Amino acid sequence: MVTLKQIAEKLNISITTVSKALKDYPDVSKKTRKLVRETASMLHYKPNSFAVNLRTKESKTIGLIIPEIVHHFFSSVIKGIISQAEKKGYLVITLQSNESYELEKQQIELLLNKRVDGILISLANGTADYKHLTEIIENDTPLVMFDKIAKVVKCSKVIIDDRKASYKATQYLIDIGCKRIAHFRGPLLPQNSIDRFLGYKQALLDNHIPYDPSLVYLLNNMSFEEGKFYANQLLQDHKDVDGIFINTDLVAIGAITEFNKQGVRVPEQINIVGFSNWFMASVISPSLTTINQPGFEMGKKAFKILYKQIRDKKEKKSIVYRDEILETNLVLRESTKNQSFKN
Amino acid sequence: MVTLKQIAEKLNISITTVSKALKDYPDVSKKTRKLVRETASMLHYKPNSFAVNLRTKESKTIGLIIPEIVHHFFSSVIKGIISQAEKKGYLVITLQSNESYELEKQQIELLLNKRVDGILISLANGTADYKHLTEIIENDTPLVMFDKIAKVVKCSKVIIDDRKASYKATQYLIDIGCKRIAHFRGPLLPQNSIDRFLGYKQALLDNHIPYDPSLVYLLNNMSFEEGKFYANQLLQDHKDVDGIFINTDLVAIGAITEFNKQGVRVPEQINIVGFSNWFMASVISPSLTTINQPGFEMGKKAFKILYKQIRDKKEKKSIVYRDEILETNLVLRESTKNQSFKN
DNA sequence: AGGTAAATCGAAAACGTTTTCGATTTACCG
DNA sequence: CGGTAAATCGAAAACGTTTTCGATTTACCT
Repeated sequence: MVTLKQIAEKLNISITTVSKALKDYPDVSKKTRKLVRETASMLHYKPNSFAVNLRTKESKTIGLIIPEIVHHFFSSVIKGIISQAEKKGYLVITLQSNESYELEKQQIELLLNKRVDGILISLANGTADYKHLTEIIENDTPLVMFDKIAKVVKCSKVIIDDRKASYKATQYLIDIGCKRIAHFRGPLLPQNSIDRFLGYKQALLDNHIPYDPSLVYLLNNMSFEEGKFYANQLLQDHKDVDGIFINTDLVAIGAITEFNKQGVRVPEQINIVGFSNWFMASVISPSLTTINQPGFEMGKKAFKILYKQIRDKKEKKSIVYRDEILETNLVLRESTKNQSFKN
Repeated sequence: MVTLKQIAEKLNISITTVSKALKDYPDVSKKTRKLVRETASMLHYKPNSFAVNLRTKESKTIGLIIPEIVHHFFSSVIKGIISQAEKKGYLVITLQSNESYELEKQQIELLLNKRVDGILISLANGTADYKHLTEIIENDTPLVMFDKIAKVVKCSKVIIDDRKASYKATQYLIDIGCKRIAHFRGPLLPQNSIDRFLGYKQALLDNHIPYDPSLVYLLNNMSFEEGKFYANQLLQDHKDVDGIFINTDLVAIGAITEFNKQGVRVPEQINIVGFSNWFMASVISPSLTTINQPGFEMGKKAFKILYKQIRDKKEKKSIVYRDEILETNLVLRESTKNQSFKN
């Protein structure tokens, strides 16, 4: 491996001058600059990033922790982050918490030890304690949370307005004439499923439809199987339901599958709206009306904010926390009897 | 940030001893070892990884390049790699080539400059020139290719036997009585689509079914839309086709969608076998018979081999290249009229 | 006490870069 | 030619760790 020293010796000049020449310092003559440049590229010189890191105290690397990689939404986010990071010369180390608080904690430790320049995180469902997150901030490492966030932690966040989105979804079901609208909600903890539930409830109230808790089903792992199970359950509990707002597309697809199997016609008998707009939603039959959740954009935005914070920190500016709320929209498909849709 | 020096000063001993105590060197007394340990954890000492990297010339980090992150198979592979790497104390930097040769090249350069300890790569479809890959090897950086590989490059590889798998798929179509079997194949370049085509052809020949080139459709981007398009095309070209072996599930699902739309009944009129066993395949209606491609295992295996090479390199053992071939199996579902299946 | 072996410690170099600050050289002008 | 300013260079410290190798201390035995 060729070093500055070797170039310096070859040219009979000092290491300092070589370094400066390669970094366009003003106090090196055009002639030597050119000379250094040429021999450097001749010898295929590559700066030793380990040494650079040590000296500059930054690694141009950020850490990313997500609950689950094999997941359409999250992999879109990852793609957004990586693409944006690459533009700014940053690399990203990805870790998966597997929805486990313990793992999440360990991984933060790992990243902090690696001294990444910043951390992006979407929380595990089980995370209720935030000490590991405040530790990041105390460590003076820039932090941005996205999608599954903890409101109480003082840092920048990129989210969608879950409440507004689910309000919109529920309102649409009402608009097309549904009177008894059920909701398959997610676990109690993550903010998302809380907000989505609240949006659903608010829409009912605003339209003078009585809120009936027995129409709300609480799912735990949001799986295809759970979708099937609770679809069946719903049929037994409530014969009169004519619409369901379902927290996640995967669950919705499970439900549709079950309804198909049992001969319940969607959307004629039951209208269904999902959430996330996975690719799958457009491909299932009947295709699924759903809320589009912009994963790629969220990833890009999250990195951009993190990048700004990294820069600000370097320039010793005070950092201001930002909450970025991304727009969602309702994608109309076959699982609802679509009439004129008023936004 | 607390350093060895600070611990040393606090204890009035040398940096050397502190370092040794923390790394369990035999030449430090139990007493001082304990003392050092305690004050280190009291001060929350974390070794500066930049300095460690510089000194040890390794970063415990590997690079990963894949064509596309938002992709069920590849995200499974990533998950396998990351989970296995974590067990061995390695972090992984992920990059996406976007199926572009140029990007792939740049990204290899990036990783080499970062001095990652090893590189895992699945090639872009367009990659036909392998100089950037041999550069990795000349750089003495361990390299393992997986899934989309270049046979000619001298390094370890983890793949499935595409030819055998597609032979199996085609044979099954024959076994259930198909006489005119079409094939939707992938682009000309990547080894996978070549091998899958060859397996298809071989199965026909072995069963004395004439090979008809007009039954083979060459797709370019393997999309849902292409699946629909060529399904329609096939209906126009060949009324008598009773089975199709389709390179990728996504395309197969496009085809099924088109057949559903046109009232062509699957599997009664046309049997369909896909490839990859995306989650989607189990959820579409009719669900898709397909070849299961073990992404997670492939990721794990790829990392394991890379890890061994990294270790061997460190111990200055000579490295031997390995070709690992993972088993695939045919998953029977509704898109074929399933009778007894003989393996 | 003297001697030897074992146990314990520390000085110093090395990894390769960046950057400060002083030294030297060159250019220029009166 | 003397002097000053500008241009150009380099010595050296610093980043924080690991590891070699020699020095010192302790323990033990005769």
